[in-house]
Amino acid sequence: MADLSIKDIAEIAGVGVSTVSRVLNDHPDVGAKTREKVLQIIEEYNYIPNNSARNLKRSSTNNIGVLVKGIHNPFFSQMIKAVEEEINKKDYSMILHYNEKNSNDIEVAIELIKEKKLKGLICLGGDFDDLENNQLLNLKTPIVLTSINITEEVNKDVFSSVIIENEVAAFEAVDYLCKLGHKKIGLVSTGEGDKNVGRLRHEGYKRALKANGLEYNEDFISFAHYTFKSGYESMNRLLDKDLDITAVFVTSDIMAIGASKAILSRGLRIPEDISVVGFDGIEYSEYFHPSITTVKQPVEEMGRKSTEILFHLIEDKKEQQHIVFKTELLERESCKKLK
Amino acid sequence: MADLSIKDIAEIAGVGVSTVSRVLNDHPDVGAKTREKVLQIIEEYNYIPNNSARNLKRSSTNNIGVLVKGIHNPFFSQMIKAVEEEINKKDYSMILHYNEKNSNDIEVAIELIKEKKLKGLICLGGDFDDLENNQLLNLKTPIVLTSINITEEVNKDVFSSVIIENEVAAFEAVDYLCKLGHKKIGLVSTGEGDKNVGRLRHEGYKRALKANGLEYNEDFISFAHYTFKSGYESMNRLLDKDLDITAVFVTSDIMAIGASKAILSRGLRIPEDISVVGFDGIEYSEYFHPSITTVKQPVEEMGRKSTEILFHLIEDKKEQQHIVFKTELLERESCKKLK
DNA sequence: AAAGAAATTGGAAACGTTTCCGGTAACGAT
DNA sequence: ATCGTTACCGGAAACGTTTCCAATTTCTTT
Repeated sequence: MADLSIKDIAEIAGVGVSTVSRVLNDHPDVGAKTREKVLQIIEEYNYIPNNSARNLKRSSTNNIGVLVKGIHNPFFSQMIKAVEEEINKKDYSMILHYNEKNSNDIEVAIELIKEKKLKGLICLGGDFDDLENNQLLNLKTPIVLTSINITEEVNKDVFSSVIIENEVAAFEAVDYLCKLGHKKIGLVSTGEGDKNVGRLRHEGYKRALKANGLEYNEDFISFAHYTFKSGYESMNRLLDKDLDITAVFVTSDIMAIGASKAILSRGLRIPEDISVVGFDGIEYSEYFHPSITTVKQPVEEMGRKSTEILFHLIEDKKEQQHIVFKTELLERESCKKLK
Repeated sequence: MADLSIKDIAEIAGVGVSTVSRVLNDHPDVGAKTREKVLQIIEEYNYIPNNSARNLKRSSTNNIGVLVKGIHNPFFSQMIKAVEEEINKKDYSMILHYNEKNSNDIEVAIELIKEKKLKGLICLGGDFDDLENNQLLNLKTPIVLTSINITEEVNKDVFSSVIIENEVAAFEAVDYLCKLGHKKIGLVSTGEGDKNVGRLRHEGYKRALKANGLEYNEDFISFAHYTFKSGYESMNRLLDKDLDITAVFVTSDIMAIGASKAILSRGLRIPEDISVVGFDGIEYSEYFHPSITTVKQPVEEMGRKSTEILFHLIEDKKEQQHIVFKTELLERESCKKLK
C-alpha cells in the first residue's frame, strides 16, 4: 500500500492535521489525551513523515555533508565512522563526498551545499584558506574544518575547527628521537605546497632539532604525499643520498609504513639501523612488523567533537568554536636508543 | 538573496513554469529557441532546482543508500570510493550507513529505505539470507548485494549481486601452496557462523587439500573475524598448537597482516619458516614486510558494477543481475617453495 | 485558402508537510 | 449569567516542483 500521509493519520485519529503535526514536532499546545491517542495511531500504523514535504516546507534538509580529501587514508575512514554514528543518532543523514586530489575544495564545498541543500558541512582534510569575497559566508551554512589548519586569522569567524597541536606533536616526536641520541634525523613529509598540517609538522621537526642543538639541513628532507607508495618512494630517495641517517620522522602513518618497507627492503633493520616515528596512530602502524612508534591523534573523539560542534552551530546558532586536541606519543618497536 | 524558484525563471524568460520544467527534465516537446533561451537564463542566474520539491512531487528521492558492514576493512573503503564516484556522476546522493557488528542487516536495510526514502540500496558485506515473508520485496526498492553470498536460490529474485568466485579463488590460493610443496597448511578464517563468503573460502581450502591428496584436519583451522587483532590472536592460537605448519591461508588481508605479525613476533620468519597467503588484495598487503601473496579482488570494478546494476534496476526496471568477477593470485614475498 | 494534424505552450492541481490565524470549549472571576 | 482568560484545536495557505489538460500556434495537405 502507498504510504500513509499525515492527513490519513489525522482522519484515523479523528483530529486535524495541524494537531498531528504538532504532536510530531513536540509542540506544546496539544492536550495530553489527544497527544496520547495520536501517538498511538502513529505507532500502530507505522507512520513515517515524508521528509521531502517536510524539507520543502521548512526549506531546509536533514542532510549533513561530509567532504573528505584522501579517502585512502584509514585515518579518515575511522573519523568518518565516528561522524556517521553521531549524525545517525540525531536522525540526520550523512552525505559523503570525496574530493579529488587536485580539486578546489572551497568550490566543491559551495556546490555541495547548494546542490544538496546541506544543513551543515564537515570537511576532513583539504585546503580552505584562499577564501575570496565571502562566498561561503553568505550562504550561512555552518562548516566545521577537521584536521585542517586555518592560517588566515579572519577565517576563524567563517569556520569552526577541530585540530591537534601539529607543531607541538611533531616537536615531541622528533624531540623523542633526539633524546634517544639520534643526531641525523631524516624527515619524510608532505611538500611545501602543503600550507596545512604538513607545514606545521615540518616546523615542529625544525624546532626540535634546534632545541637539541642539531642543525637543520634540507638534505635530510624528502617530500611525499599521503600514500603508501609515495612514502616508499620518498624514503628511497632519502636513503639514496647516503647520509647515514639513524632515524626518520614521517608525518603520517601510511607514509611511515611505505617508508619502513623501503628501509627493510634494502636489508636495513628497524630499529637497529634506522628508527622510525610515524604520525596519526592508525591501527595499521601497530600491526606492521616492527610496530611503529607514532603520534596518536584521538581520531574518534575528533570526529565526534566535530559533529557536536556542527549541531551546536545548526541548532543554536552559536559562535564559531576552535577545539585543539592533545596527542600522545605511542612508544612501540620502531625506535632504538643510541649509545 | 533567497534562492530563485522555477517561477522566477519562468517569469524572467517570459515563458510558463511548465515550459521551464520541461527544459529542466529534457522533455521533448519544447521548441528549440525557447529551450535555448531558458537554458541561458538558468545558466545566467545560476538556478538550482529545489530537490525537496522535486522529490515531493516525484514521490521519491535521489538518495542511494550504501550499507556497510565492517568499515574498518580498507577493502570496503576502497569499494565505497568507487561507488561514490559512480553515484556522483549521475547526480544522486550517497547516504552512507555503517552497520554494527551484531545488527540485523535486513532490518536495518528496511528501516533505512523507508526512512530516507531511498531510491536504491547497495549493501557491502553483511547477511541477507533469512528473508522472512518478503518484507523487502514489497517495498520494491532495488537492492544490490556486493561481496555477499546469496545462499537461498529464491533470494536471487529479490536482490541483484556482485561477487567473486570465492570457493574457486580460495582453492587456487591453497592449491598454490600445495604446489609449492606445503603439506601442513593452516587456515585462519571467519567462524562457522559465517554463511557468507567465509564459508566458501573455507570450502575452497578443503577442496584444494583433497585435490592434492592432503588430509583435512580441523586442528589446522583457527577462527577469526575481520580485524587485525583477531587475525593476530587467531594465528597465535594456531601456533600454540605446535603443529609444525609450514604455511597458512588467511581469508582476508587484514587478518593476514595480523597473523603475519603474530608469526614474526614469535621470531619465526616469513616465508622461510611459514608461508602466508592472504585474500582481498588491499594495498597494505603490498607494503607489509614481507609483502603478502594474496588473492586480489577487482574491488573498484566491483564497486562500479554494483552501482551500474543499481541504476539499471532503478531506471529500466530490468530483472535482477548476478555478476561474478574473477580474482587473481598476486605472488609476492610471503611464500616459499619447499624442497 | 480551408481544414486538419502536429508541435509547442501555459494554467492549475497535486504532492505532504508546517504554521499562521482564528475559533471553540472550559473555567474562574465577577 | 456574563465576561475574560487560557488551553486546545482545525482550516487553509504556502513551500517549489511535475504533469495533466486544454489552448494556441504552426505546419501539411488538399
